[in-house]
Amino acid sequence: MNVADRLGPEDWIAAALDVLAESGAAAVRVDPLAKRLGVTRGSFYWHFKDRRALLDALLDAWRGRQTDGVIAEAEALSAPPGETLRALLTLCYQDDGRLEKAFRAWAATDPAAAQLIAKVDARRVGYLAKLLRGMGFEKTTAQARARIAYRTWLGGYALAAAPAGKTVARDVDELFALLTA
Amino acid sequence: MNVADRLGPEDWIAAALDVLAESGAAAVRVDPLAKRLGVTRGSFYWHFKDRRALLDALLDAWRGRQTDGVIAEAEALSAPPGETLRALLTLCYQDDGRLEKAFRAWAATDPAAAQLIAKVDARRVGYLAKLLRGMGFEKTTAQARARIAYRTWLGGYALAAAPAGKTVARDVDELFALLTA
DNA sequence: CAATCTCCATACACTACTGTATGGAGATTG
DNA sequence: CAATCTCCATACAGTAGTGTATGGAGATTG
Repeated sequence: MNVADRLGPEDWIAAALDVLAESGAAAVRVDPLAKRLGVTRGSFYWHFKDRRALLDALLDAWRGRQTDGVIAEAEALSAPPGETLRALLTLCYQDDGRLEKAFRAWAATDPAAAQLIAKVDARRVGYLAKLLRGMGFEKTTAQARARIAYRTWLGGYALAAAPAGKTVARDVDELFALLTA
Repeated sequence: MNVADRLGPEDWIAAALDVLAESGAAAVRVDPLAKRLGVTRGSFYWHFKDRRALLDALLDAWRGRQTDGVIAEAEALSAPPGETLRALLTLCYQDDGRLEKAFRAWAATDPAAAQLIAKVDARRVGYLAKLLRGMGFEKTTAQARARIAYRTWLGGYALAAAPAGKTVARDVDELFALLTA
């Protein structure tokens, strides 16, 4: 076997993230992944201690993406809070959220996933509240509206049937109007 | 064995719903359920064709609860739309939503569950929109706000860390104010 | 009280994984 | 070019479940 064809942990993680998005965390199994990658489990247990180590690596990978993710992108605009919020909303509602959805479904039964997601939630709600405060809202009002905005976004992923593009645009407008009223 | 100790399908469904709420659909397995109920799998395969039949029965049970559920309770008030909406919100946010959460996590990977939940969603959003229209909002506005309200509620269950009671009350107030503005 | 019916236990065959132990091919280094 | 190191294959043992086939105990009915 050519050395270029050899696998690293990243390859396993990438494949596992695909499976996670498609079929959920329960489907992230060593044997099927090995077949998918065209190798045997011998490879896997060289790179990872066990299946749980892979799952933890998935959480870590997601944590990384969240750290330099949408918030950084919005901050890079260095626009006034109102515009930043508007841009942030449209950005967020563009993502198909398959991974986000899969991670949250996973967190419903996995404590480690739940713990990570709780941190991510707090960080994102905090940023929303900061924006709203920058727009002149009182602290408690800003926080309440930030939670509402965040939950509205999340709720979209909880829906079984993903809304169509036009409906989404309509709702983003309405939501922005309500939040900044 | 006394005949009173014998099990019916309902007993299996009830136990399965417990497990579903606690540990997710993946944990709803025949063998562990049998041990939990103090019988063997022989009992299960008498009442159900296979595991999938039990899962479908769970969906049906949930459909039943949703049909004569919160909406009926709110309608029984026969109050003006505004009051009904207010009561409906506080009612909904009281439920701990463990089952709701479990079903949605399940729907992320199970098409049958997703299909059922999509119907339930449509029905509930429709009722919200009806209330808002009764309050004098235009059709499109009412629908957009209904979707926002519903998604906000759902988003709460997507959160890994369930919010505390006081925060919830604060958010319900704020949400109601925003929706009826 | 015999026949039947309901419900469950037992035993079996099977599937789909997890994790370990070992050896070996191919690249890399001294 | 020998020694070593990386990565993977193979083989094995074990676990946790699914579904089936069969028989039997207890209640129910005629």
